[in-house]
Amino acid sequence: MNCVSNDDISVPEGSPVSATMSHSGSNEESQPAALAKDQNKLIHLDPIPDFQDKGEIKPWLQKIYYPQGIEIVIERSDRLKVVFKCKASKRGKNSQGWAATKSESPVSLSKQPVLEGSKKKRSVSRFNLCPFRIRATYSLKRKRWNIVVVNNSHSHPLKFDPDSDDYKKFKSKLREDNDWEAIKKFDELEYRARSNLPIESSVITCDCGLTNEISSFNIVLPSAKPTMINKPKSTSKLRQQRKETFLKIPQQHDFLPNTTHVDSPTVSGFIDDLSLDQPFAALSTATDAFTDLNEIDFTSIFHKPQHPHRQHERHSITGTPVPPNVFSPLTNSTFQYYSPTDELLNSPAHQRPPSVSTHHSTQLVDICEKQSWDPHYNDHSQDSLATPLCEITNSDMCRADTPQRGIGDVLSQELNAIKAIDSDLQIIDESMSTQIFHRSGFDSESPWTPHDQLTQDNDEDSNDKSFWDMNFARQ
Amino acid sequence: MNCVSNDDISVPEGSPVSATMSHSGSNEESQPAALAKDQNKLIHLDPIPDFQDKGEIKPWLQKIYYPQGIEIVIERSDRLKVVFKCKASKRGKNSQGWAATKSESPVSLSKQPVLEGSKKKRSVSRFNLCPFRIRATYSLKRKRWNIVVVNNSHSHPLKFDPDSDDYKKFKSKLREDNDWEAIKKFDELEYRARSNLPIESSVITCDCGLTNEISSFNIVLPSAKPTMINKPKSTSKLRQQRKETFLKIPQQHDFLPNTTHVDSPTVSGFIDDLSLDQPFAALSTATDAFTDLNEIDFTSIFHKPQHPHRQHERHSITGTPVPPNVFSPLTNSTFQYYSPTDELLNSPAHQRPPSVSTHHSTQLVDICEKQSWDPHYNDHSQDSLATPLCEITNSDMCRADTPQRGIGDVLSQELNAIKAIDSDLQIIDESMSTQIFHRSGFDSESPWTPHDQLTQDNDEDSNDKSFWDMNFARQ
DNA sequence: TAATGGGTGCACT
DNA sequence: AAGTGCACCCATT
Ligand SMILES: [Zn+2]
Ligand SMILES: [Zn+2]
Repeated sequence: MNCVSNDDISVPEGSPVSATMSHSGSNEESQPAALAKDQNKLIHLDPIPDFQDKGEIKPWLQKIYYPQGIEIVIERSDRLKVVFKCKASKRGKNSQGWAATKSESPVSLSKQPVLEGSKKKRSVSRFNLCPFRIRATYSLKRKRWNIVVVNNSHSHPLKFDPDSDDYKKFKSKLREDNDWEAIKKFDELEYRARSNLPIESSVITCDCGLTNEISSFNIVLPSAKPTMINKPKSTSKLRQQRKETFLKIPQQHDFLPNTTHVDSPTVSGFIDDLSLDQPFAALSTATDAFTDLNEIDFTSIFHKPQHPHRQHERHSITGTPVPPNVFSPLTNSTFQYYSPTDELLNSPAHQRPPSVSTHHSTQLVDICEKQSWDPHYNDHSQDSLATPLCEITNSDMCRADTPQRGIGDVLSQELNAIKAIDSDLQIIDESMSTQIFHRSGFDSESPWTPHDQLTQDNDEDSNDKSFWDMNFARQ
Repeated sequence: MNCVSNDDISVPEGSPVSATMSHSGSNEESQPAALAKDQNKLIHLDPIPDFQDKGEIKPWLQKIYYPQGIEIVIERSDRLKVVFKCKASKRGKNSQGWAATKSESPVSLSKQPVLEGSKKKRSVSRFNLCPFRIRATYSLKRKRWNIVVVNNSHSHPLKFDPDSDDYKKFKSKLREDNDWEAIKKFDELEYRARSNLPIESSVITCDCGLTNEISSFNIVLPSAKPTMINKPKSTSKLRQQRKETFLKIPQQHDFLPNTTHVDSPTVSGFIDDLSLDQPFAALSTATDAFTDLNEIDFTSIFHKPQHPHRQHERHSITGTPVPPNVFSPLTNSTFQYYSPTDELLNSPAHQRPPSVSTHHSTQLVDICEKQSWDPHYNDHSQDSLATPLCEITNSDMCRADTPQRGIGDVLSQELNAIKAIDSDLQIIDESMSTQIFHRSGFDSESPWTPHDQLTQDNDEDSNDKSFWDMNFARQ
């Protein structure tokens, strides 16, 4: 199936993937193969600017991930790739999150008592164990940077900390770059965070034109959890919901994380550090409980698509430009597909109006916010089990319990079919990877900044039609 | 006892340290406390130049350690400290040592099979597990850099690789600095290495004036191994031997490592990474056997002391200036003492002629060379068990078997007595640390470079006699 | 404070 | 693809 051209992509049902899912939720870490199915989720993908320099990538990602409460750092880089991960939390005592964060290592290293004096050479705090990765790779062929979210799950609560040093640097860079649009957005975000206003999910548009195809995939790849599995079964149904929510979203906020809880259900996969087995296993119980409730029904995940347009800003429905963003993962599948770039833009999918997603389930939203998005979280309860972040499980983190792998193989089979249809769609066998699409041939800067410089208005003022505009912008 | 003023320091015998040693060699990793005793050794200490810049330290240490077959890298540094360790061997496939080295990780990670998919975030190759550390710390009070060898043992064979990139950089820097003396020495070393000539230990003098005191300590702190324990019991006896060997040393070679095998006997201590327990345990048997035979009788370790003098070059007894160097560790004790700087120089010890050390035991030397110093090692057998480096154990490495700690406490008690006598002598409770002495108040460059500048000819055409010319030029 | 220990961001290899 | 050299940090005493 061609993910770009087919709206009602039915890849999932009856596919090997489905079979895989059937027993994915049952065992914890005992069944590597079984759990592997639960590891991945899909995330929304963004059109990737044609970065002219490696250094442009991080700021672009930061614009996307800061609002999600994720502070990224570079794990490794070279001329051909940059791997990002969550910043290891090691808050200074002066930061407001100090009391909460400093309890991390002791909490996370529950196994330490078992092995006295155990020390790993690197990566000690549990924050550092987070499997979440974003991989940017430069294609010499395409002469473009491509970005893939390798594992869209987290072993820790997500929070936006407007006081973090890195964020301050990021913010000051925005000023340097005169990226007023982004500055406004983040000012708003900061305000909300500092005011303890819940950072509700809002529409974060994407002009990649592939949003609904991706959501189709989500449907196809249900999570192991019953809650996840039930809801979205048909693409069309999903799309319906999206549209419903779509209309109201803009009214809510201009600037918000697309997804409150990026974590996936049973998730975990990808933590391949042996030494972590024990700690994770120890926490699996609480986590599982948490995960179940924390599952975001993916029918509500993809909210607000817009017409994709080639080079620039997505505009929120409310008339305010919406920053591009990555959506949260929905299923535990492992796969990656690759943006066909220009060819893709011409696919039928682009003609159809994209569905919009937002949190339509208030219940789920609440949980999510409590979990990782409620700004209050930053102030008091973070990382404190006494003041449970998650009221349901009393767990302070949404962690991946069992490191597992293997679903990639299953998915790759499924996806190979797709590949056959659209040669530009590349499936990466690598386990648990999802991808942010990019479109090639455009020299747009960061998606947040329209390539013709933005004024500082939030409304639509992009001059040429971008992919997103053409396909999804409703107006 | 004052280590500086007393030649025949008798600190050791009958001390808690001795008691400690009694059972140190018995258990492997099961008894942390017991094994702790075997962990450390002493090393010879050098006068430390008054580094004006942090960056001067590494080259200085490289001059000392390259000849010992140790390639150091910075593990961590900041304005107040620099921690060096052995470079993790990850030979490029193009380097001659490739075939041998690439087997490292599999060999070392014997536990991996146990835990499938286990990966540590950092430090994977066994080379990276080496406990050897050199710590340079800047004292704000003294306004000087002090250098301490924290654990003078290695988990791998030592070899000098004249083809390593780092060495080449080091060498080119010597040229930049017009450090002809050092260049000559290293040219000689390279020649020997490439010619597969054994790099025999030669006299590397030290003008710190504390050399014999240190050797006294060695005597005092026998290793857990019987071979170690028996030999050196009295300082005077040791000194005798040193003098004997001293006279012949110069004749042997021009440029050589003071000690062929820096490894210590039962050694190990200091590897505090839990995940390493298994692999090490697995290898402990072979290692122990090896260690026993590989023990260098410390009566032969400290060969060639000299009269300590304040500012400059140490001159070998033969009349040639000898570069300062670090001697190999002898016992498994953990302690550190601190250079009293100027005060120390005035201690009685400085009046006595230092003893000279060299390998007087050919048997031991042979083993050592086979183990870590024979240049042939570089060419074929390195890291290959098939061509055992150590003919005795067929082990390719002298590794620390069991990570342990605790001896420091015992030793500190012992050393506190010393401290009481000489307030400048600082004992560090930290386990397994030895120290390189420094003298304060002098702006000497690297010890290898005579303070009056050398010219650049390798043969003797330097205007002023260089160390090398005076001592080793054969013609 | 000075000293000392360690985590980890990130690019080089 | 990842190990790891190195330095900018932070923590503790
Ligand atoms: Zn994370
Ligand atoms: Zn070493």
